[in-house]
Amino acid sequence: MRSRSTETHKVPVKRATLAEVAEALGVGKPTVSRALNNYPDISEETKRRVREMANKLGYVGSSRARQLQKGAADTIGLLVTAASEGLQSAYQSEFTGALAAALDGHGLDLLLHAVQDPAAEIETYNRLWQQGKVDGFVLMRTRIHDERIGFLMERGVPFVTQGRSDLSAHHAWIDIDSEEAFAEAIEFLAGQGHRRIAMISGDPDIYSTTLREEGYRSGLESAGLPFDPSLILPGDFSAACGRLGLKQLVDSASDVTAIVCANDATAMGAISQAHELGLSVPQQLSVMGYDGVRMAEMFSPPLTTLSHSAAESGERIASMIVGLVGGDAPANHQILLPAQIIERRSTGPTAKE
Amino acid sequence: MRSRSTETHKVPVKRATLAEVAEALGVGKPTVSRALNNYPDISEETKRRVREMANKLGYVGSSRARQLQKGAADTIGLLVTAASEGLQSAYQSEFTGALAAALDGHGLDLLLHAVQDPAAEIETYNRLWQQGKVDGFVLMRTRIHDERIGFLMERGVPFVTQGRSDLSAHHAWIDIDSEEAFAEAIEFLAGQGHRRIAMISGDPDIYSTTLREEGYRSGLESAGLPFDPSLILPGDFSAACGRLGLKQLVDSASDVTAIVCANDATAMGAISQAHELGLSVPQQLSVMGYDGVRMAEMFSPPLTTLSHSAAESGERIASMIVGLVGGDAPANHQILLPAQIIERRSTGPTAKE
DNA sequence: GACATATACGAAATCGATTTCGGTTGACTC
DNA sequence: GAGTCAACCGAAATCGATTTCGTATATGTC
Repeated sequence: MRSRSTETHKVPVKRATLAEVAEALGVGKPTVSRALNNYPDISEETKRRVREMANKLGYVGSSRARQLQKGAADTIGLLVTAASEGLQSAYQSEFTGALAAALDGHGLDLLLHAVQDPAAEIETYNRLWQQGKVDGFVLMRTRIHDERIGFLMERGVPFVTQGRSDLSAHHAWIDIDSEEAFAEAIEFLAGQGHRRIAMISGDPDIYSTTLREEGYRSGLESAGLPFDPSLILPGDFSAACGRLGLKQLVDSASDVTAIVCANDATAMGAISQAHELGLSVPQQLSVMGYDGVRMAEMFSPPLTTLSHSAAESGERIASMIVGLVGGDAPANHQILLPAQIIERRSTGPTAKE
Repeated sequence: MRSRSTETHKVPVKRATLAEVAEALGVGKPTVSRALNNYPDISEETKRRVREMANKLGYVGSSRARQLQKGAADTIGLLVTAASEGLQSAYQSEFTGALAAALDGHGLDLLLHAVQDPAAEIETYNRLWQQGKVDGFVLMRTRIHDERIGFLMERGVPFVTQGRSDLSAHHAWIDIDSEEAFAEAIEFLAGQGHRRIAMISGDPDIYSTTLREEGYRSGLESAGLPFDPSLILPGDFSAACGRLGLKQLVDSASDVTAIVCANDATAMGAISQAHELGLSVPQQLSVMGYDGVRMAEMFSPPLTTLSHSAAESGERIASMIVGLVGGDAPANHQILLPAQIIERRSTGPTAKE
């Protein structure tokens, strides 16, 4: 039981309603509504008066009522899985912030939902949609076979994915050309004289992971270097797997002089482990990341990475989702963005021992 | 005019309505509504039938209609300023994720809004509230004189701040006892033999910054060390200011052997700079952070920091906001949580040169 | 001056769930 | 057998904005 506190903390500031504005002006509700929405069949003079009064009364239409009538929520949903990193990941959170900002530009809000139980994920998408709390979704970390995609497509729910999938021909997506990026990374390292280049990969379920490995392979080829499957270590985009991967590489006494990592977090983990093992970066080992998160620049050594702009992805996705909600065909909204090498100090020619 | 694409991408999956469930069952709408909401004046048998049919029809009530009638949005707003870090900050994003997860546990959703123009911040709070899109707010990064607080208090809007303010006696807040934490940090460092300990502080507008400096000072006192104002360098919670601060410290040829930073990002920046200047951490310089973000563990060297749980803060805030929306007095919801030292490898006894 | 045509606005219906206020039905009492 | 009291359920009002449909003045036409 909570005790009514002595202080009056709940001032009943009733929000002004459209009906009140109408009455104050002596006109009908439809007039106010149409005036505020700038309909052509309302005289300029009336519009002016309505706007004035609305302003004076501090009227801000109830989005609840509007949504009910119009059938739109002006909100986009974004689900993060609490378990697997979620907003823990630097890139994911940079992207989320950028997305929220971009959506704002289109008058949309972002509904962020953290799903605890992975099993309830689909259920949550369904609920949010059925309830009408969102007009569409943005999906992060697309998996190769992503049940979310099929589910949403079946129901005709607007959505755009960050990353492709096996169904990407039929839905809207934005993606970074990570295949090309990794190929370039390898060529870059090869150009610095590295002959044995390992890769600490990402979560194998994620579509992009296969692309990155593909890029690694074709980069090796262009550089005329042999492909050694044992040099691709499994990972999951975490810093922890970076540490582990590096340990394995060292333990196996391989002659690797450079490592490309599936993302910046993994690269940081690898470098951290390298330092602990007494390896200096980049003198004895070059390490490269992917994503270009802010923190990469502040790492020690500052991380060479394949950078792409979270802000741009956010902007693009915002425009896309607006189009989709408006009825556009998903297939018309597919964008592949490039990543570029930002050379900092975690890579360099190997100083032969 | 957009052209109707050839493929039918928009299956008109109409969401089932309460009226449909009622009709399918041959009962009235109120019966369905009350059955689903488990009112006592509906027979068990009827409830069962209703639930069954609702399930069969895949009925999920429209939250729009429900909200309009009940006057609640079941949503909490969180605004981040795109300009000043926002979700860029590791701690902020960890906290945001935790908050979203915790709110979910209470059946609430999180509306994330990125405000671009700081001048429009208050306006956004107002709009979100007036529109009825949210039932309350969570404020991050509380400033000493925070106009948001006054604004929301005046209107009786439920909110809880993460961090205290000059009005914190009258609103709900949760905070980390950073004063105590910094005092302990100093004593910890002093215990390792450090005599000259600097601090790279945070944004001076933030309330917590003054507390941290206060703690630094009192820690010095307990350790019997003199307080030298020139050893407190200004900052803004960024890694960049960590770099800058360290540079200044070195340039001024001070005999500082340890530095406490306002947060982990600043500490990482400082260490990164130290490395560049050829200073080894912790052999020549000990650096300590604050917040205990995940990445701190993966930094090189792994960061000694004052850790507190974003998850716990999130949980607590979620409970608080639920209480407030339910009508609790804000003054009954004020919690101070402790931080604890996590000793890793960025600190240690100085190796005298 | 009668008739068509805009122009500007309003009454009432609508969105979908909840609430209010009764109305049935059946059991139970005396 | 009339009266009382629960237990259950439904018609209609409600939340606040938008839309539909129509009407009342101007304006223009011949």
